Amino acid sequence: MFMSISSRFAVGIHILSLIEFNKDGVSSSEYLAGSVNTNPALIRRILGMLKKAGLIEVRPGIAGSKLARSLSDITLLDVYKAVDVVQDNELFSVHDNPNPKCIVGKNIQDTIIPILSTAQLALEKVLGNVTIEDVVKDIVEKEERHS
Amino acid sequence: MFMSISSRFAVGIHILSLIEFNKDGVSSSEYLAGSVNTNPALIRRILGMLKKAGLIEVRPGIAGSKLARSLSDITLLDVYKAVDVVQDNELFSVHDNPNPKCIVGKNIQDTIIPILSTAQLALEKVLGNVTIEDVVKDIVEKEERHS
DNA sequence: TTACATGTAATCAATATAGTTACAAGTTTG
DNA sequence: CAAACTTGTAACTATATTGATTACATGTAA
Repeated sequence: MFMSISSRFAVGIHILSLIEFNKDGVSSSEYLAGSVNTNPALIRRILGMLKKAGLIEVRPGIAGSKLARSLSDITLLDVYKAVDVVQDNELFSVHDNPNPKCIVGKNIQDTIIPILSTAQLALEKVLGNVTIEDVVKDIVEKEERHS
Repeated sequence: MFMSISSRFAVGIHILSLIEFNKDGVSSSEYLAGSVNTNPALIRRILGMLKKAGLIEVRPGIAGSKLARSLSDITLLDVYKAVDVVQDNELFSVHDNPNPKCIVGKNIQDTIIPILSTAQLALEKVLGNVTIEDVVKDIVEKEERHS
């Protein structure tokens, strides 16, 4: 019915959390793919994005990824920006070329773009207030509750 | 680079504002399309959604649409929901079938879905606080400033 | 040098968007 | 009534993104 924000974001969170849980082991792309349940190449693409954003350390030929920052210093907003799911100020698309001869057509973009931007920023602010540490702690809690 | 929220939303806002500005005239789909700068059939599809949501009144065969509520009683959230750009709780997609044998795979969905939902609701709250009346007033202001 | 891992390009099926054509059904007017 | 016009929709197209997958070059280590 509509196209939502790419699951690369959710997968990115999954990957970072799992690297933490497996910090004493080797988190190869194949290992991570096994938990996410997808293809190692897809995982490597996302790892590349996380690396480029400075969230993890990976090196060609060397198996495994490590977090490049402390858990509490990686927010979901960092991940969201890293995996390129949404561009700044472009979550909403606005029709272009409205008729400039019409008062509405002439002004609609300038009127709604700041509003849509505010909405997007509100969303991003929520993501900025949650860290991977919070996610990891919640997973631990849920796991304890189920056992 | 990525797929953003459909411009149906922006077009819906445009349409409702224009119906207001043209309240003494006849806002046919052709007239509205001229301002949005697109096809009348596309406009009629969106008008159908706005009608179904109770935001406007249109009748087969009779030219023109009218607002079904007062300006200050139509929020951008109403429009956003009317034109079906995003489903409840599904702005973000989450990968399915993560591996249940892994502590992260087993719990990741339950952990992040509420967070993503909170972010989506924060966005929607902003939209709920802006009415078509605000948009219309802002257009009038901008127009006066430019003349 | 063999085995294995990462990095990345290329391809594919499925699906959403925006635009468009076409036409049935309803309404008004001449 | 008939002509002209409008809405309501279905169907189709081109374009673009997603997620998955294959393939392979490059890098590392036993």
